[in-house]
Amino acid sequence: MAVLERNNNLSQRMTQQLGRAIVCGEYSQNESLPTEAELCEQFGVSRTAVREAVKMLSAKGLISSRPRQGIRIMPEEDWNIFDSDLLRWSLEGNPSLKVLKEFLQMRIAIEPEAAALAARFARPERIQAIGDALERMRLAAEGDEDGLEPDIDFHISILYASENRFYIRMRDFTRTALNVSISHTNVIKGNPDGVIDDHAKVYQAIASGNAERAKNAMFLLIDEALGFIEHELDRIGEM
Amino acid sequence: MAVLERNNNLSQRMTQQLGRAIVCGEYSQNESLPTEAELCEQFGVSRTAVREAVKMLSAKGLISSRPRQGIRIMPEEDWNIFDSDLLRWSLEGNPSLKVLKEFLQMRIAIEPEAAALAARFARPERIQAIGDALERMRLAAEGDEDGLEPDIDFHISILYASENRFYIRMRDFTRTALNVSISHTNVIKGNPDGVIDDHAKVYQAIASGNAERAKNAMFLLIDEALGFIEHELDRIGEM
DNA sequence: TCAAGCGTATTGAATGATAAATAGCAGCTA
DNA sequence: TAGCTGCTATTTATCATTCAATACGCTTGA
Repeated sequence: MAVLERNNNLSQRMTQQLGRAIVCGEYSQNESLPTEAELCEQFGVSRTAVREAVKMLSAKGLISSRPRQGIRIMPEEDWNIFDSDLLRWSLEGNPSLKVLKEFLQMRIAIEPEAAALAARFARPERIQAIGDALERMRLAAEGDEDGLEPDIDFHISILYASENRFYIRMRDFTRTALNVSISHTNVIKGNPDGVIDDHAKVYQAIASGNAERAKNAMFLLIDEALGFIEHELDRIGEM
Repeated sequence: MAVLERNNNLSQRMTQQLGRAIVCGEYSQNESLPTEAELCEQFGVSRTAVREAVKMLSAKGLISSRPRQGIRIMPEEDWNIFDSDLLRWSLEGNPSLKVLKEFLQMRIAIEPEAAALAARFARPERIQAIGDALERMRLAAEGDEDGLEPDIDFHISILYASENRFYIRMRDFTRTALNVSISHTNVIKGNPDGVIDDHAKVYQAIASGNAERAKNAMFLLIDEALGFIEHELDRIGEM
């Protein structure tokens, strides 16, 4: 019998267990998952709990469930991978360089444009929030502390400043991407002052309402990391 | 008692009914929704059905449900608005120009970069698919038929050609955006040949592996529509 | 060989009962 | 009065059981 974690309620834990197992590829894409009855037995819970977990995973596009056919894993391209649970589950293991590259390729589309929108449309308090995050980055660097949290806040506050709900919704994606990146990019970013300068340029461009410059500054910021990853992928010969 | 549609099974219909009601703002953000028991009565279904619907909407980030507190609507920024159900529900009414603009602002980040990635990395069969869609656009224009489907296929096949799972996942978003746009942009696109030429330029750039040109061509394509919307918003004075 | 029909496995839905969680109130203490 | 503690009622959480609907695949009959 699989062991369930202690937090949350039973059906949420079931959801996490099953969801993780699916995204980690523990079930074959082709054949069915165990039936509801079998899952009840395996996890030692009632059918209600299993069914609620199945419903939640269906809502995330991971599985489908039909009478007499059982529970099937959906094709991966149908999964709602912008769902924060899915992002977390799929990255709890060891994210490959390939996934890291895919994150950066996405960020390089979103964030420069978000910065441009921020420069054009952001309300003052949103710009203030970006500046605050930048200041906290500076303090962390001076105090030799971990600067990841302020860094994440900086990028996310720009998404908010875009004043566009779709950009704002990329919050969890960006947070996850930055959390995942840390292990890799920390290796190269031996120059915290340079990093902060690059961030400051983005902020200044946004604060002064210069959309084009904000976009370019953010592009450079991310492109540097992307270039590094692509170079590393070439070196390894993977992909 | 609310009337449920006939398709699908009961809990899915409940999910749709409730979900639609929430995104359409029929419940106040602040106060709780009716209790499970009340929802059972209102919709004339069992608690099982209500609970499964609640679980599915929780999985989409729309609501949270806790003992003694009841069912609460989550802040809008936590909704998984890239979920295709949510996109559909929120656009079934009359999409405002503002939402239309937000869609285009997002597309202008995603699609040019997707085209650039496609030019660099697409496998031959993906490029073939783009070409096929373009050809079908041409045929539709010549035959004076509805060219929306081929148009959508064109844009989506470029997402696939990016060979990046996150871009591919924007499929439903892009499809929805294009479906929504039709009512507005059809007004201006009195020049189908010009539209097809613009699309052909994107295709040619991708097929010839010119990332920069692919990106610019796609940018122009979307920027034109965005410019139109922004102009219209100015004219109306809204926003 | 094939088509129609049937049995059966599996999910869908309802019901009733009990457990667990918690918001809010009452009362107690300093 | 302020703040803490514990009680209670309300609401969701979980379970067990039952019946219904559905569709796969076997059997049967021509």
